[in-house]
Amino acid sequence: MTEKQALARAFFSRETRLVARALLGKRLVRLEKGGSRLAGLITEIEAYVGSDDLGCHARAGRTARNASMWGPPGYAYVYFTYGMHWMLNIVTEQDGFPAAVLIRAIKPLEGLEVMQARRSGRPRHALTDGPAKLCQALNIDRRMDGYDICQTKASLFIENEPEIPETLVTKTPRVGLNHVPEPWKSIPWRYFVHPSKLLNPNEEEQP
DNA sequence: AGCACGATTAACT
DNA sequence: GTTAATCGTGCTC
Repeated sequence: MTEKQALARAFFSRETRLVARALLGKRLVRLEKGGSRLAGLITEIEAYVGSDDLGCHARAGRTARNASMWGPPGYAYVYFTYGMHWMLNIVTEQDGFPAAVLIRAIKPLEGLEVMQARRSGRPRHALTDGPAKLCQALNIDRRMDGYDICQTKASLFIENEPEIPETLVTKTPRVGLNHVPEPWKSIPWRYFVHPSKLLNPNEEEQP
């Protein structure tokens, strides 16, 4: 198997919607103590752009919670919500500008047994098909907030994969912003590709 | 110190 | 389709 290249900081320093679109199909990788490698291809992602974006946590200014989003690109912004769930974002654009992409779903390919153990034995299709689900499966919580996913020997990073053709990409309004005013509520900054459309030639669990 | 709420999920009718 | 779960966070007093 050829070694894939981890995405460098320059990838994330670009405009947030461009980064979100470009991350579709890329491989989110989690390395754990003990050597297990968990990974999947990104199938759903949203852009949150600046304090003018009233759907973005940065709308109320910089706080202890959202501080990571104001930092340099290529770092994780992980936050807690609904009293029980963690969400994984990757910070985008330049240092000082608050923006990030929320990873909402991946197609699980590596480390399925570990993910299943963390997800109460749920079937493969339900392991990582939601933003809190993938954090649970990949053991991501507040310890990963502010983590540099571009550093060498990172335990959380994103590997390059072939670009997804535009014809396979669906754009919709972002999910869960029901009390956010227009135009932010309906602006189509969610990017989605159906998992079955992603090429993965029978790739399975590590041998 | 108290309180309303949330970029969700799972279970239920 | 509806709703309970569950608590860190940010805001007000």
